[in-house]
Amino acid sequence: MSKSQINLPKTVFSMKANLPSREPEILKLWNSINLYDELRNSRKGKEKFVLHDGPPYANGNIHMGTALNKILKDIIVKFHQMDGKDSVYVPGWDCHGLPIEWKIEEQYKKNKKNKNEVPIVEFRKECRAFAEKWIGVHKEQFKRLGVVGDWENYYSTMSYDAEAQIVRELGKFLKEGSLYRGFKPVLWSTVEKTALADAEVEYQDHKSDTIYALFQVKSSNVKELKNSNVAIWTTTPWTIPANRALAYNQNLDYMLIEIKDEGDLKNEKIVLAEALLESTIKDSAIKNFEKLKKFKGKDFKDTICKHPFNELGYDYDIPMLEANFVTTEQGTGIVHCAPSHGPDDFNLCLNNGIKAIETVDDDGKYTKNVALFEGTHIFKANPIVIEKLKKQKKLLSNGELVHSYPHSWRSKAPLVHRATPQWFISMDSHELRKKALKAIDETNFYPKKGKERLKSMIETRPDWCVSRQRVWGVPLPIFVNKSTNEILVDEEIFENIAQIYEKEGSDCWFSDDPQRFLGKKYKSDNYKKLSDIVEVWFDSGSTHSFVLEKRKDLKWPASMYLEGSDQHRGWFHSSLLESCGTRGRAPFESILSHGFVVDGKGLKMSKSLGNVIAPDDILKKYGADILRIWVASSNYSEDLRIDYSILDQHSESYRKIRNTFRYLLGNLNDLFKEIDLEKIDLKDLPELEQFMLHKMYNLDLNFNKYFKNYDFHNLYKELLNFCTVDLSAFYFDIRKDALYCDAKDSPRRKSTLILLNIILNSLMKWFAPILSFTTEEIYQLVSKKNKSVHLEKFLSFPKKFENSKLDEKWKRLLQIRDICNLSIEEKRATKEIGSSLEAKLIIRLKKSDLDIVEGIDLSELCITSFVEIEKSDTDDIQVITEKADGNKCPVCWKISREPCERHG
RNA sequence: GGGCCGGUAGCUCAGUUGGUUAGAGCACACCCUUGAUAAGGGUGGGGUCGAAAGUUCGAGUCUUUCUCGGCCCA
Repeated sequence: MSKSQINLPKTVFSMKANLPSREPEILKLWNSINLYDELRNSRKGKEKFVLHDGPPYANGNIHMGTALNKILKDIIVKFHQMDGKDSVYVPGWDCHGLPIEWKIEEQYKKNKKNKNEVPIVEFRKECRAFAEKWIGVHKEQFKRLGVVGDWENYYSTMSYDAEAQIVRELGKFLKEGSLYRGFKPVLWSTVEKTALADAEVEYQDHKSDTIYALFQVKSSNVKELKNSNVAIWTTTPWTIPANRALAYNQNLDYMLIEIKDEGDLKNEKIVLAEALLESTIKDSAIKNFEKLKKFKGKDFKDTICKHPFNELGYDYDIPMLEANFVTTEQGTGIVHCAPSHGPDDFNLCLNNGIKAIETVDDDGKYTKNVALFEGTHIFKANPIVIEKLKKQKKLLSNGELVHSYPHSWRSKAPLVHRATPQWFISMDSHELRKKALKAIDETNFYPKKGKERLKSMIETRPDWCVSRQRVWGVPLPIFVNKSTNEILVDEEIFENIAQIYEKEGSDCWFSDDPQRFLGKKYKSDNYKKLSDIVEVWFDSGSTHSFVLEKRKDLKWPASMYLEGSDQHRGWFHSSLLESCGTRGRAPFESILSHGFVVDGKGLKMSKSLGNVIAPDDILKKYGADILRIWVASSNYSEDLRIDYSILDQHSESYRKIRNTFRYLLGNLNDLFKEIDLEKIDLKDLPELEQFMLHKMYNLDLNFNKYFKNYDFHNLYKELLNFCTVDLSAFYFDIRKDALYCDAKDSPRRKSTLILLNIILNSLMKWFAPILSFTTEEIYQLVSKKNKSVHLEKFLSFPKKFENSKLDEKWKRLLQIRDICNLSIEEKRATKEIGSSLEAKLIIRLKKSDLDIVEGIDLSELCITSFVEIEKSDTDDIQVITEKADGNKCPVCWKISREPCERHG
């Protein structure tokens, strides 16, 4: 009779999640109902939230960082959608650039094809196809993570309309006059024959030749310096032929010494910083010398030297110039300056009227501007320079040094600074820097520290070099007048080019008659067409113009840009500059930046450490919802740790959450009923239910607070604690008796069911942005209202649920309950009782507590068979546990001397 | 090498303007339950708050140095 009388939970919602196989089924569902379109339709005309996607590079499989980024975006987009907004997400890809060019060149090498024999247009077509292929791969990988977006209408920087708009954007800078032609040293790879973007440079140890070289003083205000030798130290001897100046620091102390050792340099006088005397003497193995005079750096003013190769035809003056970048860290305290081969050198010389010239060609060979060295490769020049210095008696010593040095990230070849004609956007000529700094101030940053980070970068960055000597990109739409050397600035022409690109893309720039772009207004014979392409950061920095502005479903500026913290120098940075230059403000209202994914110990993932986890591994073993929990529960403002033990922990939490839902569904027998919260009359509910509603009201407040601050790890913790502490260990445990053993129509049981419905409904929605798959599984089981849980809105809890008086009362009741548990545990330890229903409690309370307990069934609260309340004279709560005597009701298992009041 | 950020129980995280014995959940141990059952409940152990020095009546919180890690730059 007993089993048939009770209402045991029954549900088809399985305890085992089986996410790796279940999730793909849910993806099919979303696909079949056109979830993205449904989402848009459901919020037509509502306030828009636009998270503008920072385009990943269409190259290679996604890694944990990409997965983190996309999931975080998806969580935020879904939160806003469920908050009632039209929360639009259009994914995009960055397609142009060197890495893809390299991939294609690699393929050529494999097939023994020579890149130079392939027409540019054909080469570019292969790059395009390569990018397209990876967009396809990425798309599927991102969808598998549960990311919902407009996958059918994604954007890419290589689409024709994007290429056209990039031309228009450049036109704006050209028209304004802030895009100018400069001649600057850039980091150059002689292997790839190109200037490299910052992101393409790697620092590795490199063994360099070092020399201490001597520059004879020709004239000086310090008479003792006349005919002495200024000593310099450099790790790039090959730049000596390009030397045009020497730099000193006016605040340093310098020393004039005379060498007494036998040899070429006997009796030569040498000048160097006092602080570096010892190290120089040691490096140069000078045994005997005499200190002649000490003086200040500022005394160098107007000193003129001779080039060490003066006798070989380098007979120009080498002035000594003041520079604060000179330190006593290494060398001699005097720096040799080759304006064509170093940014500091370049700027110093420029300010002193010395222009950089082309000293080295694309291949790394000296040009005709460098006497004695023309045609020699710079990487083979060091021994020649050293030998010549020695012959001229201008070499103090030479050696080798292993130090950190820039290399190409692709070819791993060492890079050099080389002055080349490049195109720049000025930071200051039209107040771009000022505008950008103002825009930063007007932007919300999550976390706040991002603001300072971006600001300090903008404050100090040099002009933006936007030209690249490559082929896979948008061509710089520039014509230069052959006779006047003037840049052609004509909006009509830019628009003409843009319209051509819109129809057929930018390949034609390389293949078609230039006259086509110039139209009838100008004659192509008079103009030189540039063959440079635009650097890719300009491409992605312009996405706001061809995505946010152009698409009717979006808005400009975006509500949010969200990327890894490295993008303060990347996309955040370039987008800010592009937009401030063309539109005077940032293309975003807020920026959210997240840290990097590191391993369980906090170390970065690398193949050599063997600590790399691929998203696909996690999907196969755990499923996307576990990965999404990892994202939500981690504090993204710092680095995010991940390893299998961490994921195991999160799977445990997932099981707890899943079982919470299973309890709800089981007791509702999978029959969910939407409760109108406004219509609930609290007086009809037991206090326990009222207390739970109060708790949920507060939880909802916190939930909203955390969500508005994008504070997901606290939000998730709050939800998880609600499941474990408030539901599983408290409410569910207590109400099992009513649910199982009350008559089906008992008011208490009916009240409980109301609560279960409300809890299920809220939990499902609260968790939906995070547990996108699991909540959908539940929604499909219980609700027929919408096609998907993601089309739902968060519940709104009526203020009447708040009841701080009740809260206070029940907090005290919980304290009493805790003490009861302690007492029960004592008896359990002595084996006097097992289940708490075997216990009878005698609780002694002070007067105020007696009032609190009035009308409360403490045996229900403590899940015991009987409770006796006595008045206590002391303040503390005393509980005595005894074994309940009587008979055990076969239905509800309560022990009583009387027949069971419910089950006879 | 420089700049910025960070280091609180095994894990993920809280710790308000410096103020009692530093908290939560998970994990772990033990016990109970066998009507949420590859579930559920109870109790408990666990931290010299990265290290050292300093300021203070008092420091996880402030200062300095060091160390480890991450990002950016050179």
